[in-house]
Amino acid sequence: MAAEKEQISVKLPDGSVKTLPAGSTGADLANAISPSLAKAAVGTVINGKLSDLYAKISDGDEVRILTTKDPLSLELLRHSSAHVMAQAVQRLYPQAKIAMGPTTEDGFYYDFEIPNYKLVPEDLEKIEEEMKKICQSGQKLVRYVIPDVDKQISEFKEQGEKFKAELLEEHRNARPTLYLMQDKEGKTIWNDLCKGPHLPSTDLIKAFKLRKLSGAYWRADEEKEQLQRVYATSFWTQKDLDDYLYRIAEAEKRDHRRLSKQLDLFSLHEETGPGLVFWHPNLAAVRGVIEDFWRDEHRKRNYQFVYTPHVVSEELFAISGHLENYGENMFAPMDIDGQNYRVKPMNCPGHIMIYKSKPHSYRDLPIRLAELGTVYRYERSGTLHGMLRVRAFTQDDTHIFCTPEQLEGEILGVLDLTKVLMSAFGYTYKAYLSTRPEKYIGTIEQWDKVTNDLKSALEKVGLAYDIEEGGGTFYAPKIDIKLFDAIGREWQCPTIQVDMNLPERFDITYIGEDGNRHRTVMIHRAILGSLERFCGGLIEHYAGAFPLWLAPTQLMIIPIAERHHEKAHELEKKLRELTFRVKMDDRSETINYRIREAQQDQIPYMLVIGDKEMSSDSVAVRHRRQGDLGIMPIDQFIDRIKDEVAKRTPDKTSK
RNA sequence: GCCGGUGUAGCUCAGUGGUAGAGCAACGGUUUUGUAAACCGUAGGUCGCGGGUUCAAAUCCCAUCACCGGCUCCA
Repeated sequence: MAAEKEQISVKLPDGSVKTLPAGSTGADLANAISPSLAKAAVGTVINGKLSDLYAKISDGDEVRILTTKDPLSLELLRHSSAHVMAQAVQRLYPQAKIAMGPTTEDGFYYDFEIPNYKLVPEDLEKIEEEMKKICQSGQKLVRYVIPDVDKQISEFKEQGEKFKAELLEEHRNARPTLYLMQDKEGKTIWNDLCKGPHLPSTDLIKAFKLRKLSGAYWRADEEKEQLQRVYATSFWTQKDLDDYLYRIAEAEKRDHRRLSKQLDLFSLHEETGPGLVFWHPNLAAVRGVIEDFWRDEHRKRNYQFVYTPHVVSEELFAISGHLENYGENMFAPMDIDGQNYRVKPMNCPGHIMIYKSKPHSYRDLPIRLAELGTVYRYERSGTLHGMLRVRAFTQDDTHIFCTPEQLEGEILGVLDLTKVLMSAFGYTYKAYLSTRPEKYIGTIEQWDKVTNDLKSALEKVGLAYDIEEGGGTFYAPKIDIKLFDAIGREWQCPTIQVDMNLPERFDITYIGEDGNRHRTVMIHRAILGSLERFCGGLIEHYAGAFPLWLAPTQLMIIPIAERHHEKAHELEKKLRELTFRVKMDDRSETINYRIREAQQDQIPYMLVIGDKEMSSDSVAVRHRRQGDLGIMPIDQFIDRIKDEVAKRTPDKTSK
């Protein structure tokens, strides 16, 4: 064995090389670079791996010193915060056993089993108080490689920490580590089985908030122990935490359920059953505009519209395999003349019946069948959520039947349509390509061909995508597209799947150039997805302020006094004949009051008519965001809004 | 489905064992208004539903329904 080097050299992010004594840690490196860096350092990234500040560095490592400026450092902060929380909970509830406590996208949680006690929201404050004490006491977090795993397991078992014992058993061959939390004297007061990494000390944790309680199962398995989960988050500064909480509050203000009450958009009723949406006139108007737009864009691309029954014999879903594979998500059968019928959970089998109703030549293809088809799915009661997760919804479903040679071109067409539709609503998006999973049907060659076609189409349109290896369903590779809304939240909406299953099950074919029968290729695609979900998402995206082309009421006419009513009615009639959605507020309320109300109803334009306007055939225009735009001739205003609607102009928010 | 929380007037909420309240909305009247709330008055509730405890229940207990948060992010 070669003698240990006395000096090691490490590479820094700027490319420079630093030489240090062997056995140095990230902290030593930080010290060697500059005292201010040493002070700000909270961890390291060694060869791309997030590590402790006190992790030993080896010769040739690439090392980056992590400070609180680096977003990656939040990972350390939150992971350590989770340990502080777990310790606090065990201090307050000594019978509590700890399970897992990972970080999440914007915080962390920890799962506990607390015999004979159920945490209530008031307890969160107590736990926060206890956490403050732990943080202020400046406990050290020390990595400790377990020398004798069996001994540690029995120790966990003695302490009743059965979850930790189970986890350690599982990781026994992976150099398992504990993180010890030590007081100023170096005495260990708490430990947790954890692979780390962690902050060096708890006094770095200064701003945290316990947010909510929930239930969770050990290892997410309903058969296993029910645990109590505490969700929390932490940030380096109180300001960052406050900003985060503010953003949460802002997002809550956009909640489509809340806005629905304000703007009279939709309702759900206990009497009619959960997860079933009633569209009120306002939101129905928005949906109508979207559907018209959707139809126009599909016509341009030579799609054909169809309608299929909502209730059909169960036989159809036996052939499609839905009964077998999707049965638990379907509504129960109903007996019609001794035969089981079902409400449809999907539109595809119906579209296949149309395709199958006659033989097809390759010359007929591609055939693109489109339907705004309402489907019914049984969703577990706890998962229902406003319009976003419901039990009956209308999908903008289309099925493209084509030859293998046409596949790539069809995908290109769908991606193009996606771009047109999504950009109209001001969404940006990103694609995810899901490839063959472990359990699949068909041949590897088929999968490879189809997956390559998808890939190639994505590349041709220049759409950035991530690959989700093995993420496809058993019958199809797919492209999923995630939208980013106005406040940066992600929404899964468009999806394109190339089905290897149904064409076989229904034995759909076409006659090729060679006179032989060939298997038809079938693409499922939804762009808006569920209209319920899409419209729910739009409400939040626009915070209830739909742009002019979508707004339920586009124009509100406000006559100043009774002598202006007649003129106002004339204008209302004129605008309505031009198919604008217009209302008039001729109540005997003050102008201020009526403006305020129209403004709160998010009506894009308010048209005030008084003496000045009467005499000049003009209107005083107020925009809900830009305020008073002054008086303009009526015809000029009409041109303006016609143009805005035609271009689907997003709302200017310059005020 | 499971865990925790919530359910009072159309909406937002107060009321925690002793005669159901407020603001806004609605309705009636006065006011005829120039760019985000005029004034006065009236009406509106089996306190989610069902059972129980009690002299007495919105309030305590049980059951049930609906809604809200969560149940994927791996020692």
